[in-house]
Amino acid sequence: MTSIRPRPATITDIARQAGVSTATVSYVLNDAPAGARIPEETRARVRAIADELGYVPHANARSLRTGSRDLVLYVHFDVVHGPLATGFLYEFTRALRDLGYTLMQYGAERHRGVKAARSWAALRPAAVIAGDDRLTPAGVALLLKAGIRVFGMGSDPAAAKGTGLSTLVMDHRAIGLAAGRDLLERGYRDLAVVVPVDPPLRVMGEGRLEGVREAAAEVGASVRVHEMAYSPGSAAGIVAAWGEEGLPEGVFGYDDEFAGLLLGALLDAGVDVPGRVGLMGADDVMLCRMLRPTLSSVRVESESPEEIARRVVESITEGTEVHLSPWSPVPVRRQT
Amino acid sequence: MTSIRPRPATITDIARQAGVSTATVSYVLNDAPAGARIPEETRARVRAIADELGYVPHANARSLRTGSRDLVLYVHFDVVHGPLATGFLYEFTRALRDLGYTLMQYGAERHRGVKAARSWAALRPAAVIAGDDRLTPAGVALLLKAGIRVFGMGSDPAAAKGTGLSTLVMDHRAIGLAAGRDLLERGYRDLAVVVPVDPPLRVMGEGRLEGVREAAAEVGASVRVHEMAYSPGSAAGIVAAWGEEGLPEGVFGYDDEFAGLLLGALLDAGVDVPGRVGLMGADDVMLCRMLRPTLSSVRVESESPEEIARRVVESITEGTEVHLSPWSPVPVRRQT
DNA sequence: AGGCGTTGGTTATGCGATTAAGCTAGGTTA
DNA sequence: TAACCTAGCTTAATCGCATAACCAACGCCT
Repeated sequence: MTSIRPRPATITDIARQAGVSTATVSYVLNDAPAGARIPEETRARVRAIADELGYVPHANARSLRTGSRDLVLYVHFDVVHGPLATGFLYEFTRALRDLGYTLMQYGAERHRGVKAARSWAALRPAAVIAGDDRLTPAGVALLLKAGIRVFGMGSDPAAAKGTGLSTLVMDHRAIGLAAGRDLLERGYRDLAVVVPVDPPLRVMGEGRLEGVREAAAEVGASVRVHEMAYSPGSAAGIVAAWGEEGLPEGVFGYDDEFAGLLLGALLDAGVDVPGRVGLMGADDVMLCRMLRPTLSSVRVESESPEEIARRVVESITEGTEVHLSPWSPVPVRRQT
Repeated sequence: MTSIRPRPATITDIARQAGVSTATVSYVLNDAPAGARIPEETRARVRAIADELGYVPHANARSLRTGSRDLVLYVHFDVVHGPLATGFLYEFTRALRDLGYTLMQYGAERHRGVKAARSWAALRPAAVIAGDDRLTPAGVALLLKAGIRVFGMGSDPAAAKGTGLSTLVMDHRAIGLAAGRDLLERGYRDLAVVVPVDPPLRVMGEGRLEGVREAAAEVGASVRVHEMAYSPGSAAGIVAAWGEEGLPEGVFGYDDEFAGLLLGALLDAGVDVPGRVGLMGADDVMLCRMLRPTLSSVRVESESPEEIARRVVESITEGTEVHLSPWSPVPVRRQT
């Protein structure tokens, strides 16, 4: 238990011990073609020493020398991810890795705009994927100027077109549309939609609302809107309001969790679900299958993460702007 | 829309444009004390050019030169995190940042043991925090040899003591103990405990089971054990088995999600919960408050993330082994 | 004997930054 | 007038690694 802090071994250490130059060590350890002219005997000796010292190449030093960038930075929303997003992220990480890139997640950034952009740019990633709540035009410009591709999650692809900002978004309007149509098919004409108050979620909620409105317009149904916080109390408040103004026939609860809270509040109020009120969530997480009565949902299926990774990498290598929206909504009816 | 891939500006670029040496630029941009001898006029010129070029220092180059390491690597379990873990991670990230460290999350590592350790070590982090399912003694040894502190999540602190491996664990035995005692206080003497089959979860499940057994032994109650997958079908299977062998009085469902699935299956089978069977989860996530009937739970409260960050940093700077178990269980009874 | 090819390496350079140690021109002091 | 400051820089080394270019020694051929 020596108290001297160990320093990682370097090729210089290996070279010294093996009695060769650092160049030779580098050639051997990288199986470099030029190193074909190093006899097996020397190679073995170098490798043995590297092994003994526990040598691991210094990724930063290497990429500084070669100028290569293989880091993709994923900056978390300031919102706790659902299992859907987390699962996608895992597979996406794997897919990127197979293409030679390393995806790192960076959470809870305190800054936004130029300040945040500077802290990301310091890491010299090949690309940054961040929520649009973290991005400002000036921040995006800074990153692009440094040759870093930027993907906005939640940014409007139409608005981004031509600015250099790429997008990787979920089409919330389409989700709302699918949910709305499903409720309308069940015969409901008096709909209610919940929109989260929490800022990062609100934007998505408004997109989903827009989709429901579009569906309702097709058949001339009405849509009420309620703001809701992610808490049982807020759900109870909305149900209480419905007590005053009359219950809606069909409710789209933004996602499964908000819908789940509404379900609890409805049951507490003695409302028959789905007999009196049909309730629909979105994301189709395991949660839906726990609730009794069950919850209908809109499952969001994503294109293969491999395909998305491929297109992101293409954008990096070509330096081009791409707009990806790899999720498509599939209604899952569990209520009759 | 030039198609030339832009390269980030360097201090050399700035120096050239400002007509000074790179040393001067470095002094100016770092407000170095030795740079006190650079007149405001020159400083302003350098800063203006840096700004115009969108200069951002190259973190890797800097840390290569200074030898400093400020990266803390958090390697995800191969399991989707619950909101509890995610929320903790956010605050922990912030706290570490305030202490000058950057926490990066790295997910879906395909390797384990030495192979994984090598890929982490290449990044020259100050510390690695990883699930014990990713760590082997050889891998830990490699990291320690490179001066990288290693924190095992889930590793047994008693076994780790003296090996150099630090631990950051949840005391699952204590959670089981709290759950068991709560159920026993309600008068139940015939208990059932669910253990997840999924390998990373199984270990935690067994720890929780041990705690329940300890509580049961105190009063001479019986404990049945059931393996369960995270699926409605598996839950239904267990409830069906109870149909054969008789219902238990109290059930500890490992966590809220497994307990939620069990609740659904019990209701489907027409079992009165909590009248006939008392059910308890753990983690006290929002889910508990959606379910009807409600679920009792064991909330796991963590010490302030700031305090944990402080102790992790202390371990890094001192090079010492620490054992942290900053979560304590608090039963939350929602069933009567 | 001189030229050539091959083997088995070495030397030198640079990636972007930091930083200790100089160096020069002008002014001040003895 | 020589010695000494001081301001305002610059030079050069270095971190760990990759890689193009070079070179010494040897054997072989002509």
